[in-house]
Amino acid sequence: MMVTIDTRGELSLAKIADSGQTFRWKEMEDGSWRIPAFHRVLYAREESGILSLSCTQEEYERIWRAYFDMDTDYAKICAGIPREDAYMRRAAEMGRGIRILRQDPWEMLITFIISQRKNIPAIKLCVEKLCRVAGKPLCPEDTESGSAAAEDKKGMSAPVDSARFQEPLCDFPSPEAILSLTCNKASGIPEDGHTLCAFQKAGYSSCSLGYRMPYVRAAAEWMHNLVVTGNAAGQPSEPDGISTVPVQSGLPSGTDSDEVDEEKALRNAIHHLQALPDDVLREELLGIRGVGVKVAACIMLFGFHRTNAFPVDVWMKRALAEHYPEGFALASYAPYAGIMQQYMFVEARAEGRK
DNA sequence: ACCCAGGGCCACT
DNA sequence: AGTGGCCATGGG
Repeated sequence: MMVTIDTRGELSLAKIADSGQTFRWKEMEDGSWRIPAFHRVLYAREESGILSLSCTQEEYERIWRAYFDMDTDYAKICAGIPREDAYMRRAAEMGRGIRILRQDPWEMLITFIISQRKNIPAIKLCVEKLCRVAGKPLCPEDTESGSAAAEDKKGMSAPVDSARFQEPLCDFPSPEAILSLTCNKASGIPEDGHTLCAFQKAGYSSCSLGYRMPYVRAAAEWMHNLVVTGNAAGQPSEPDGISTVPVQSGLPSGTDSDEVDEEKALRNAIHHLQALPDDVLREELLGIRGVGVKVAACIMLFGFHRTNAFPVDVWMKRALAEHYPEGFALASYAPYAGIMQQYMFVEARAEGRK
């Protein structure tokens, strides 16, 4: 099963992977990208403008078409950059092929809480560790992916990543799975060798989350509460009949049907958030402990596809100071400021690497 | 050893 | 409303 799409140069897997919006993509030995998302694994390859995806046409239409944001015309958006803004036009040209993926909002919430004060390799390791400890195995070798998984199993060529990175691929954990996590080190419990926390049982010394551990937990509690009540924490329930899936109990009892119900309830809660206008959604996110202005903007942009959200991190601060010393006219790029931000971010990091 | 990383919280003005 | 110290971990 394979789907091929002519991207006309408007999609670059390598550039997307390097754009700091996704942290779980992995380039395989044969040049394909292993993409875990939405409880499955996709292998994607791109050669001379042709994108090949290891899925059926039906799965492409149902999942990956939206994931890759195929129905947004990036060339048209870039054509709207003011002609006098030479820097942005150049950044957009260099960044041609970058797209804003429509990733799972829940995964973006946790991932960008983790991201604070970490560099990108450290974020990748931390997220992967979290998935390995709390997520369910995804079994990529069972997918119809061809040579990539087979070659990965053999593992004959020199591994670029640590041995941990080669271990079985796992799904991003559910809110309930994260709530059930314990970490001795983050809790200040000394390692006595026999009371092992979830991470130690998996062979890690700690969760690597550091001071972010309570933030991740708070976010999982927030999301779990949203899933159970069908509404955001602290908000009165809506009288106007936004449909919510009733959940019998907040405690996961572990049966398969409960997990299916949880998944449905999570989808429903996320659907509720997706319906909120930008400013309301932003305030909701800012109410979560560990989510500030920048992380909220990342969740908005990468999780909720609010293309006008404009995350400013240390790279962006440098780029803005250097190229827009008189100030950045954010409003003149609406409603695509976030896409411009992505071009600037990639450009700034490329400059910094030299 | 040192500095930095897709920051946020809190106490202080 | 704005500012500075502090937070824990891993990479270069």
